[in-house]
Amino acid sequence: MKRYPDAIRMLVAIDCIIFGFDGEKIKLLLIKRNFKPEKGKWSLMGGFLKQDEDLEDGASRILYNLTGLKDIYVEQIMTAGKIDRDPVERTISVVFFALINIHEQDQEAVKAHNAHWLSLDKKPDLIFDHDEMVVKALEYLRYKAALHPLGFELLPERFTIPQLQKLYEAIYDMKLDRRNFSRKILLTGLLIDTGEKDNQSTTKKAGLFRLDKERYKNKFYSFWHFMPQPGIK
Amino acid sequence: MKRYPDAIRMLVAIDCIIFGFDGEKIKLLLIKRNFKPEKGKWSLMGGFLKQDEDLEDGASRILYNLTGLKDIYVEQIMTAGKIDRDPVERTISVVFFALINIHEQDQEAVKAHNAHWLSLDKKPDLIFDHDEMVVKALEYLRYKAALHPLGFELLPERFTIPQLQKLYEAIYDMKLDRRNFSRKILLTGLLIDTGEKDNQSTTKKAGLFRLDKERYKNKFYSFWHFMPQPGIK
DNA sequence: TCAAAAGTGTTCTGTATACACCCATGG
DNA sequence: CCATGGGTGTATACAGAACACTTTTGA
Repeated sequence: MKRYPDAIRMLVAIDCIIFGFDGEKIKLLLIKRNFKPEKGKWSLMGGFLKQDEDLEDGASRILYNLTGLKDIYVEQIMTAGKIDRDPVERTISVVFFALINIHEQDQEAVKAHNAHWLSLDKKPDLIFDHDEMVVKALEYLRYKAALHPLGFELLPERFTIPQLQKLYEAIYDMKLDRRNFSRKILLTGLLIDTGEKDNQSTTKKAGLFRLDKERYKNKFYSFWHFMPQPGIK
Repeated sequence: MKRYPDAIRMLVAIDCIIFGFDGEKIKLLLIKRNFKPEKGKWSLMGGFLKQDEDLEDGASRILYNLTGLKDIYVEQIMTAGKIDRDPVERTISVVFFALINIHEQDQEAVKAHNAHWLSLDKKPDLIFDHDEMVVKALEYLRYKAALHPLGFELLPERFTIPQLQKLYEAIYDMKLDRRNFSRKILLTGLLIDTGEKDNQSTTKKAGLFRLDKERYKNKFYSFWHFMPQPGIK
């Protein structure tokens, strides 16, 4: 193999910010490290890129090992490259953003990695520059969810409109008007009424909907103006 | 220095997509390579990340070497990591997106690198995965310019509203209504009327404006709804 | 029968769009 | 004096926001 003689080689890590939704709050899947370095502290789930794998495949591998899930919504959001970000050795980290349905995870696998779902307001300090990554990821989630219908990735296959509303309220940490939300979301044409009712609730049962996956793909890039944008002058 | 024993080290490259605007079309600054590998072919400007520099500093270094400019608008947009993307050796490439005022560049430096400004429709095929990077960068430019006022980075300090309109028309490859454009852009409050007139034009002279830099910073994230979005249902 | 949550409708207002008219300049 | 391009104004339609009333359910 020919080589570039003068250039420096370094480690390439992959770190994953994994968002979930428990019906009330946005949660992060974090690792309580029982390995070195920084044993005992909290971090994102990560690993090193292998010689024979693409970046996206590396992220999928890491997510699969942790959650037992394939076909997760994953997106690359940034690459961190500060000189001393990993004190052990110069390491570039490619950061991925994943949305998973919190109820579909493989409990065993998650437990085996000593991983825990923590809500954002209870997030402990993380190692290295992982806190910055979480901030970026949250910004990104808000930015993207306002323009594209990716919230569905966090919900079960069948869900009610009030559930969906709670999700958006959690993402943006704001209250939304029930009636306007419902009208807007139905007007997108992305929801299919299953005709069934939610039997969890103790009062009036809300209708269960599912995502129209074909339309979802086609409309993914035409979801603009979804969130209200109060106070923008 | 302690080390992670099992992980693989690899090269980290930086590639820059450099956009400019000549008053009519969006242009790309590309290199006709007079060095190996792929000598004689076209590529993006790039280089390897050094042991003692941050990613952003690396990008700035590369851009400075090529254009003689500092304080350019630069943003990291993606990281390419396909196994065989560089046939010489496994290399990760962090891609940066730069907007420069085409008239402020250091002509000498550009010439010395055998770099040329080519408009998008005349772009030759580029080496490796650089074509994909350009596609991503253009998507990103369109995405971002619709939401944030970054077009100004491509114009001289003082510019006319018709110039600015031509810029947006070039970015989105569409015609805009003169009157609505002018009203909208003035309503943002980002433009300051210098009182001067453009003396380039042969007919009625357009007023010269400059950017209100303070407001620009504050309003950077509240520029939503700027571009018309025809046909979105 | 009552409280809590879900479903539906209406009004108002602001903003985007389409379009018409007038003004300045140089050939 | 006229063609070209720049500047300003107005009517209309549509979408978002605010808000009221009715229905369903289980306790």
